[in-house]
Amino acid sequence: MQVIEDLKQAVHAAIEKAQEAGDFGAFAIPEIAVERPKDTTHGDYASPTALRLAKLARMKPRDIAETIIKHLAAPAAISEVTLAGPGFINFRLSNQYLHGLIEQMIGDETFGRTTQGAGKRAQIEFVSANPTGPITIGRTRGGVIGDTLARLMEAAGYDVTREYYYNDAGRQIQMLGESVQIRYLQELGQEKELTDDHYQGAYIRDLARELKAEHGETLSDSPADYFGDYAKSAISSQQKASLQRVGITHDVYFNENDLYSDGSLTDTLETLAQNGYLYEKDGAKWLKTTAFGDDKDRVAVRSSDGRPTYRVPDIAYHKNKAERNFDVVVDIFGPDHHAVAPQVLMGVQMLGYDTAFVHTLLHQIVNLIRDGVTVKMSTRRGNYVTLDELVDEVGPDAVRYFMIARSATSHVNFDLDLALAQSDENPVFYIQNAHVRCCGIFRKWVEAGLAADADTNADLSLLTHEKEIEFLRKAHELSEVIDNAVTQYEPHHIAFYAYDLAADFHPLYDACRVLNDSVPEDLRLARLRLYRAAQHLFGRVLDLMGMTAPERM
RNA sequence: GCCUCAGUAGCUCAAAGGAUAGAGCAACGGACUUCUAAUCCGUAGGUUGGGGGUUCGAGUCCCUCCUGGGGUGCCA
Repeated sequence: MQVIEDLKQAVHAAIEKAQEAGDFGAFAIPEIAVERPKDTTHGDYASPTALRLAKLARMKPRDIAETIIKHLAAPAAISEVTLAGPGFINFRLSNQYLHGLIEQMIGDETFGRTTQGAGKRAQIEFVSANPTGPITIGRTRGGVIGDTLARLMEAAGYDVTREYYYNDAGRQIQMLGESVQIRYLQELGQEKELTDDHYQGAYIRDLARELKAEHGETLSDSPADYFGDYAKSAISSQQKASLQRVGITHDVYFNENDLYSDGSLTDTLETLAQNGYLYEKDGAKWLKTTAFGDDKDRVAVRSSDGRPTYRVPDIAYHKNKAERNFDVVVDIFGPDHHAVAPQVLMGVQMLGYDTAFVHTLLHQIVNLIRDGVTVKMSTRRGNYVTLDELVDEVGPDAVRYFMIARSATSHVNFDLDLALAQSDENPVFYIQNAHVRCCGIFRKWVEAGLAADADTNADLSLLTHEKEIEFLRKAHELSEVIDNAVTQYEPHHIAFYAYDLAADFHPLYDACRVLNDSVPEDLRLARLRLYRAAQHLFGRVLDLMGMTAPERM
């Protein structure tokens, strides 16, 4: 990102100089744009500034560009400045700059890190499943998106808190307890049936069997609460274990019940009332969300049992987030939350807080495809595929990759056959194989009895092959990919980058051999250094995606 | 009805308001006594769902219509 900033300043300065020299008239210089051209033959960077200045300067874009170039003092990293097309100024990175990246990749485990989040604290809330069943693939997607974003934000300098909001009380746990109790009694041969409100999944029966195995028939008179307590703690630890399998962990587990016990909930309701956003109607208390653009007001406290709806603790929770003074809060929700999320933020505004620090990232659903057909799922009937089953079938790396390899706004079609395929169809292997190939070179090198560190002082200026330079260009992009992904809350960019990087690596591997007699010794050592850098870079990028970097396939 | 996401090559998907809309797969044609070919090279494939608008420039922004997913609870 530094190069872009340098270029912006250089162009700005060139325009100022042109104005001083009388080549341009007097006008306020607008913000300078520097971007990556889609077509890399145009260069590493391009500025369309001349096109945008046409009106202000009252000149033809190409003439403007020519004038800017005349006065331009290009940054050190740039070796070539050209005028092209309707008035683009194109820039190319120097080989010397690119060669300098090699030692950075090897020596710096945080290669590609940026500074946009330096000194800032971010909180990301994701997964947040209640302890009533296994982690589903929908939650998994949110989990992977959240964890990957967390890794990217850390790379961008943020101090990140990964947070999980859960609720192990209330009606749902009551139903959970009853479900296990009924299954337990069934195991003992009693005539009991679940109702539609109960949890139907096979895991309920598993828990009942565990209890029977451990306690025999001694629990037959135990209350549903006993079964509920047992089930929620068992399920909760299963959930954590499942998430851990794909590298997802949380720093903070925020229990919704604390909001009840510490008085936050009553405080919240009182403040809402004081501020005039709470009113009674039909025996319930209503939240005046229409004052913030909602199409109807929402119930805050039920008439039936006098208990708050989920909105109130959600609002209290977000007030709590506000009070913890994060610079950025990201909420990652599935599509079922799209209507709820704005209502919660309205509630927080009713309490007098600015909610600009909250970014809601809504992701779309995951469809599982097997044999080319969508697998039908229903959470209610317990007929769904869990994270554990998915990991068992395709492995953690494929789960991570396919969950993050789509923009969050797109549906994911998770193709089980593709994820399992050990062929060129499968991008997971394509990316990891780049790392494997680097490892292979060093393994062979050492096996041949050669010094493992022979590449330490290699003459990197010998790396002038087109493929070598292209790979280094792509390596240089990492920091920009990180910054973009974080700025736009779009972690999928790292997955596409990983693929592109591999797509620049494999041709390099083909064209630029190391352990081949025809390669001169000094070039061999330089390439060895390059592959060492590549190995580090793939390790780094795979880590940013929470994937492993295997040494062998 | 309202809200929301999407619609781009046969398929799965990319694309900071920039240049000739890109990848992969599938199809077709080539390349292995290999630093493991889980790879590489090449060919072909498009009116970015339709129609308007904004501007130097639109897949991208605005309006409108069509199609599909999801949500529309005093469940979370």
